[in-house]
Amino acid sequence: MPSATVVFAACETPTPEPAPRHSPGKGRQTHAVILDAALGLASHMGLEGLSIGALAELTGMSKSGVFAHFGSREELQIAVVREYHARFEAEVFAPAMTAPRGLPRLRALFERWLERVSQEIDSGCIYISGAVEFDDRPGAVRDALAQMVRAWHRAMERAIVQAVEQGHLPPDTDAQQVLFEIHGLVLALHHDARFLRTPGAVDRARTGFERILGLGATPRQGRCPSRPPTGAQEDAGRPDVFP
Amino acid sequence: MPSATVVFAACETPTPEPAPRHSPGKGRQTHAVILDAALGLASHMGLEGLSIGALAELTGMSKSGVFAHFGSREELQIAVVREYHARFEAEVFAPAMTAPRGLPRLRALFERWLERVSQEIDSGCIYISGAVEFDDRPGAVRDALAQMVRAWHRAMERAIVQAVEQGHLPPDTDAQQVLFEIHGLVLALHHDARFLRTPGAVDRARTGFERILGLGATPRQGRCPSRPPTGAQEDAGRPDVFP
DNA sequence: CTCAAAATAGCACGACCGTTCGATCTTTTC
DNA sequence: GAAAAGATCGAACGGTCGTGCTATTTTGAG
Repeated sequence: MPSATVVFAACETPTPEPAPRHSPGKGRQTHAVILDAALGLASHMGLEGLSIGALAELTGMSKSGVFAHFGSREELQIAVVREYHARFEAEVFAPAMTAPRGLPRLRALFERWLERVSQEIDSGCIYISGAVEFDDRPGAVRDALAQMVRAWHRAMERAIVQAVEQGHLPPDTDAQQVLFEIHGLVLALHHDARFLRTPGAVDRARTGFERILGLGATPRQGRCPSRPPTGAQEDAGRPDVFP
Repeated sequence: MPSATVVFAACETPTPEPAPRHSPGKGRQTHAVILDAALGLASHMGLEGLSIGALAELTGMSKSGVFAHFGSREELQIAVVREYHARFEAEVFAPAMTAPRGLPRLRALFERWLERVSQEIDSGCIYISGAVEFDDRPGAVRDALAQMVRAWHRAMERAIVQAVEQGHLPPDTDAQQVLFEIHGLVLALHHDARFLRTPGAVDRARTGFERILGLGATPRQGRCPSRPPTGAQEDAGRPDVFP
């Protein structure tokens, strides 16, 4: 049974499971438990780092018990991707859709996206880590991943177009270009916050967002106000070195 | 012997190898051969996908023969990171430094960065894939990686500051914010070009770059004055679905 | 309660992994 | 050319991996 917002998930497989026959309660239940653990594990170790053994130990089951729920490791990975997609829809897409069309909704989508990516708890966006892991590895996992990332991008682009239609953005706006740059902000945030552990990355992303929309509260303000505009001032003492 | 531009590499280890004693020619040579193969392999499979067995088969050596050149797998990974750093310096940083300070140099740095990331041949930026692989995995590899990424970011930020000093950018420019957004463009390019295989991503990055610098060839200028003009205009025909 | 069906455990297999160790070959030095 | 030092190999170990196979337990319907 699809969620209230039928919108996001269920892309190609109309009914992956052949419809709950009889009333096999227990099966689905542990299936969900395993999937939940798998999602947490994949968030930390990546989809490639997902191992059935670790999953078994984490859920207190036997390896074969876990394995039986998914025909193969690949199908487990795909199930994780789909589950992540569903949660992404429920926690990012769906709530933002309650905001009025146009800029408010676009802003809501972006803001929730930021939270999703920057939250350290249960960490790691699988869309992002998966894209890096599978950009050179063709297969079903990559296909599923790409399909859902594309779906999300389409949703964002739609919100941008609607903002143009509502007159909130200039009519000559290139929606795909805006999407590209906004996506870049999220990726940079993911990088700086998770890898470099730089503080303040979320605000950087927000600032960039406002500037992209042209509502820029002066993109770069403050900070080093009076840099001696004296053309001289050769900082010759500092060589152009890298490290 | 460091390269002509001593600038980039050799950050913490003044002399990792205890200086070439005597004249151990052969060792260094195959060491370089292995490292070269390892770099290619890591570019495709990631640093975690780097295996000594695959490396041995690729170089026609025995596993233990390969292993002997690096005390452990971790040191092999670190050596790969360092080698990538050296090449990055030689192919991105050093050539761009010949451009005059300010905007020309910043542009050269960015342009070469783009080429480095978007080239499909010998693929994959290890800085980017490594950041995702090791953002949750503390250790020496992560430290080495972070150190060199930070060095590169410092170099970029320095170029931005110089562009401000030269008067090529407004004096109130927030260099770190500009760096953040430019980095985002590169990450988005890497994502779209390598994972989604979207054409035209390089041009998107270039367009974004010009706009960030405020010299925008105006993808969308205009400034949206009118907020919600007409609340109506329900395009109800197209539902707000995700897939 | 009975009994079929579903769910799970236990075990073993083959493959690959990083690593160790001792034996061989090659290079360098004297 | 002999000897020392360095480079490479081959085989093996303990480990984890995904995946089958066969029992055994648990579940749910009648």
